[in-house]
Amino acid sequence: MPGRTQKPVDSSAKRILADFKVGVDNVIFSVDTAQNRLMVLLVMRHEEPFIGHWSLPGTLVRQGESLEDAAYRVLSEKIRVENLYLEQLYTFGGPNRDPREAATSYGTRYLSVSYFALVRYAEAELIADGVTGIAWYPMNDLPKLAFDHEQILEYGYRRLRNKLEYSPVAFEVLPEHFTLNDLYQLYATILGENFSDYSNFRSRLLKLGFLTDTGAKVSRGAGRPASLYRFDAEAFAPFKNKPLVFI
Amino acid sequence: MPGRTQKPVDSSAKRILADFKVGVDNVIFSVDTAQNRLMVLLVMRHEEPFIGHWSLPGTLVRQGESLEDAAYRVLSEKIRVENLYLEQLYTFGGPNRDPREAATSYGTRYLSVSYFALVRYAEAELIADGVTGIAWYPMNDLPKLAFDHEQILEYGYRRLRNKLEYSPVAFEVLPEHFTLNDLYQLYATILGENFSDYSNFRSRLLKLGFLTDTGAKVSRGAGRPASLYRFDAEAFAPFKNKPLVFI
DNA sequence: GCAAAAGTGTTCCGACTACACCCATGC
DNA sequence: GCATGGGTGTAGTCGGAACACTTTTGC
Repeated sequence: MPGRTQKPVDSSAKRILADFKVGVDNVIFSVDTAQNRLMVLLVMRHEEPFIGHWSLPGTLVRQGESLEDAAYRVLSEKIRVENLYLEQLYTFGGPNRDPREAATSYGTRYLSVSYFALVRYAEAELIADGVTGIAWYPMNDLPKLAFDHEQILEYGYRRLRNKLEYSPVAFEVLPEHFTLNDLYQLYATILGENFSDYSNFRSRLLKLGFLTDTGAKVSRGAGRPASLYRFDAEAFAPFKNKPLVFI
Repeated sequence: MPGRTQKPVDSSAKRILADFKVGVDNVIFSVDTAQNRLMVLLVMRHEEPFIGHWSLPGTLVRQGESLEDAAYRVLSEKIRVENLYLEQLYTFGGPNRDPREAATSYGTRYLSVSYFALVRYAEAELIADGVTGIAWYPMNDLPKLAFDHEQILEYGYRRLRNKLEYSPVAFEVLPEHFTLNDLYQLYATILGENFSDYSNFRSRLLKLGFLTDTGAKVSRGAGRPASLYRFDAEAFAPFKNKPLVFI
């Protein structure tokens, strides 16, 4: 989104307002903790345009429905999840981004408001309705997508990484109690292996004081059992809006 | 934009799609360097709804016009500027945010895509068309605004401060050649007086190496003349996407 | 000379890096 | 015991904060 200098304006131009339908497209991320892979939810299109292509799950906004409600509706039609994080991403609205416009030249425009979500992989039960193809794809092995969805996904991925660095989204997606290693793995799979040394990550986070040791331990195979921690939202409050708390 | 848990879905509900008109509202900032004040451009409304109220300059999107084009059009109708920075902010689209909807219940919805701009105050010549009231208001002394424009403005203000910290927007708005004090004042008026010590700000930025001394000096009243610097976009390249370069 | 503004240097201290090392468990 | 993963400690280094100091101008 660079700056640019001003365009001349043709003030005598057509002044007819465009009519819009508004769509909502969701970039839904999840982390497969078993295999340490970042996943994104895709659905197979069964209608024109782009029939047979994978796309981001989306819908058109209905009467009386807010944008955010529409975003939640798409989610709840595709997966059953308890915990999630959702926020608006960006609005793509140039003419001719949707082939349905071309058919009816200067008819209805299709505008897409994209949302970005992060859900718990283990809990996210896909709703297979028998007809719709729907699947988690690992971010490093994606199919071709419909419309401009590759661009939207790229945008969402960037946002995810940023969010992770300076806001506590991770805890929306971790279970209530988690080990510091769980937290570390989550960061590592999203940001890449070499974002930080494990023991430094540990001490930095513990020093901040918004992770409380529950006292409980959990043993995973061999090795010393790990302490289970809990995110303390109140203790985190002073860090809101402070940049780069987590990295 | 916090996370929340899922809503139940009434799948038998009305499935009629909403029809939209799409508006673009601009949050246009500028810095009055003479008085060190952050300014925002407002226009007086001469039509219902909210007649007689100040509002952000906006327009409805026309046929064949992209969102960004519409944003540029609003700008160019209100001010004549050479240099500016523009980027999309957020899309507000709940039902009932515009009183025009209520009149025609379940008729056309009004959705607002907001854009955020930063322009040079000295060069920004307001286009007084004799009818429309249009004025720069200092951010610390604002009138009541129409619609949900206070919310949009607040959002834009937050984005401005963030942008300033990790991207070189400042140089889009400074003249080609500027003193380090000019740069410092710009940061100080937007971020608040106590964001950094002047001499530390100096040495930090100079060490980064993307400000080149042009050799020319400029004298402003008493005191030692200041060197004029130039922003070197190429030398800045490695810092792109690196957070917190400027603070 | 003196005030004012620009520009340089120095000291202190906290934070981050990169490790080495100790601890508790399964087998 | 020993491999495995959890957890603690430390020496070195870098960079920012605070502030003293020098330089160059106008008057």
